[in-house]
Amino acid sequence: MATLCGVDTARPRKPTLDTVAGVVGVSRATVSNAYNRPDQLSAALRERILAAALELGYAGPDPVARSLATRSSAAVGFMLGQPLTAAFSDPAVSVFLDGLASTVDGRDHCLVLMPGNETGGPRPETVARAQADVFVAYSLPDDAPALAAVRARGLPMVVVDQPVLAGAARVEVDDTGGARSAAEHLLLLGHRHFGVLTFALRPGGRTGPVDERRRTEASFRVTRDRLAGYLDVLAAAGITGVPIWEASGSRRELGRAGARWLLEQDPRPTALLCASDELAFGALRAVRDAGLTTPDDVSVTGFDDVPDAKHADPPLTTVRQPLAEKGRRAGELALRLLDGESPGGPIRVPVELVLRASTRPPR
Amino acid sequence: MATLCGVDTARPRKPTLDTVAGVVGVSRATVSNAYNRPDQLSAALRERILAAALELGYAGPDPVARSLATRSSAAVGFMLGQPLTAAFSDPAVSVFLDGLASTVDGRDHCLVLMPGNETGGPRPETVARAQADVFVAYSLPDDAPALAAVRARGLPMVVVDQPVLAGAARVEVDDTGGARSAAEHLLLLGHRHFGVLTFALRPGGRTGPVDERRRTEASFRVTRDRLAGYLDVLAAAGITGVPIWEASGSRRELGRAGARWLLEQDPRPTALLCASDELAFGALRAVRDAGLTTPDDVSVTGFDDVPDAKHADPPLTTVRQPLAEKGRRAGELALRLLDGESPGGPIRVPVELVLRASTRPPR
DNA sequence: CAGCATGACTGAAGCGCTTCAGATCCGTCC
DNA sequence: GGACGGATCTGAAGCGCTTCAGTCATGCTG
Repeated sequence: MATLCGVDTARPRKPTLDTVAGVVGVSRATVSNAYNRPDQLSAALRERILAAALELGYAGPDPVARSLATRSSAAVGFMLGQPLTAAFSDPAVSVFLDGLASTVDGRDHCLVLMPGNETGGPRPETVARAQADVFVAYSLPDDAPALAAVRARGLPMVVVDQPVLAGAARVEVDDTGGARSAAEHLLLLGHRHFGVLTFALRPGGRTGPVDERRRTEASFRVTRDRLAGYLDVLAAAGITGVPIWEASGSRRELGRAGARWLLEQDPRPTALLCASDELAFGALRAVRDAGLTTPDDVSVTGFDDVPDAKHADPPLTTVRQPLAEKGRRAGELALRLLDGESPGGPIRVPVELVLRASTRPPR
Repeated sequence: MATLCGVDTARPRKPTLDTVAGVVGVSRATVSNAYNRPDQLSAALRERILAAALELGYAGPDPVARSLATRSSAAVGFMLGQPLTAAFSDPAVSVFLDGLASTVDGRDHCLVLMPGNETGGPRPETVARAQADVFVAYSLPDDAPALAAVRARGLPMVVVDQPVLAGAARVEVDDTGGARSAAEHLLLLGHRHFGVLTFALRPGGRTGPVDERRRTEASFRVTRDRLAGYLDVLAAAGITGVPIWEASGSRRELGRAGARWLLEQDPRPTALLCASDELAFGALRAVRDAGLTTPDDVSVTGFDDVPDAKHADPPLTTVRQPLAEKGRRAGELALRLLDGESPGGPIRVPVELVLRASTRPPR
């Protein structure tokens, strides 16, 4: 705001707590208290200190030094099993992240994003150097090196959409159950010919049909569980050999391409079970591309119930999971862990089949 | 990996550099060198040190202490003028962010996300406490408090899609020019009746028609410029009184609602100029909702050329800006600033009108 | 008026690491 | 054989802040 003395050129270096203390003529501890514990000094003195700070261009205690002294960096690290683009363009992730970020921001904490790579997750070195005091892992592959890196640092962690990990807090959704309910719904409607459209089973960006082995050895728990949910129910009804297409990510375009392949199978499926709404949107499109209609010719179900699902054409039957709440829960859990509280048992958010217009009995 | 002595219960506290130094019998400086300057000690000794560290469960130098000593936190802060959800679900932002994040990660830096709020941008206190040594501001309102907060800390900054800010590096795109080219294209096609669909002019989430005053006083530079580009060209052709609808964000659903209103105007527009592709997607949908077709009844243009644009139905005529490149450039600039290099002049990435099937002469 | 609680402020010990000017040792070179 | 140089390793001075046990008045109680 104000310049100290007109000449600004040779300001020797950034002012510190000591600078301010020196100018005001108080101890460093007092200046610190002016910022962190206003009740520890008289209001008048505090005013003087703050005024001097402004005059000197002191922007408040240095966050890094503060972190070192308090042993807390007021940040939560976020690790994702996919490249960031995917993260951002996938509503399931972005809505989650928003819930997480706002929870965390309410406590004046920042979110530190660590880009994932091909191995699915941030590099261990990145994790080792990240300034955060708790980590949230979102859908990393089961064997992600980043997980070990967090453990090595001895920092608390909450895992989301991932297998149980000793010592980590956890928020989870019943992916298997949700998937089962979608498959059961379709079965009840009378469908006998299915196609399954899924996103990545492992890091690496493969696209194509999925065989039994790849399916059961998938390293993304979510994918594995949703697929299992679909297929188990179908198998129980005597339906096997269901064609499965793996898209490398949860994106409309990839879903469209996958659904195209599924619709070319013989017999042509009358119902498409998709592992996410985004994929389902692509499937809807592919059905139209093929000159067919949903739900008359082909029923389609999604998973997530992202905001667009109810506005799709036709509105999508899908399995709802409360994404924002999931983010908030994860954030709260992270904050509790920070306070040294025990995380308690895993938090389970509910899933629910939402019936809309994209499904109906086969012709 | 290994436990020190079977009994793990009473490990007094986390090991530090000193712990390792003590065990190996070398000085602290040497252990530090083992991690940061392998050439400063013999390979054999380094091995011994690393082995001991592993044995002790030492995960490497503490990032915070390291930052304090080196006066660098190896992180770049990212500030956004909207709530995070918007950020994540808007491909224009997410693709940018991906470019930014990967650049930054290449240098072992993290990305610190600072959620924006209603005032458009992170709270100043959040900025004051964020551990980053350079900030990237993306489309904040011109008067965002966060900008002043960065300045107060004396940290370098790169601004994107924002007005010139003394001392800040800058990457920009010619929003006005891009918008002009879209309007000119439509004019050339013979259109005379237009509607304009825009995202927020100011923070706060308003939705509705826009009058002249609100338009010219917009605090988001991007919005202001794109609108100005559209309207100036039209005005020069003698077309005034063009209806404008402001959506609170750049989302399909909001675009759909806005376009509905625009299509109800009299005379009904034969062309819709949208400030983003996402809004344009919504407009495409609204045209269909109204029982009309694009481009036969109504032409639609977007802005950005996000990946979905070419797959839209019909493929969208739009103004392309290289989003990922923008992110990368911003990242490189930030990194240069970190190295103390001068940022050089503003980086300007090109825009280009991409003609596709959503525009044609009016009937 | 002694005794004591209270409020306001200070001193100094860290927090865990980096870095740079040496100290040491040893093989070389002339 | 003594000076020199390179390779290794060490000591100690910070980096900027928090915090806790005090110190010192001051006002209040009985």
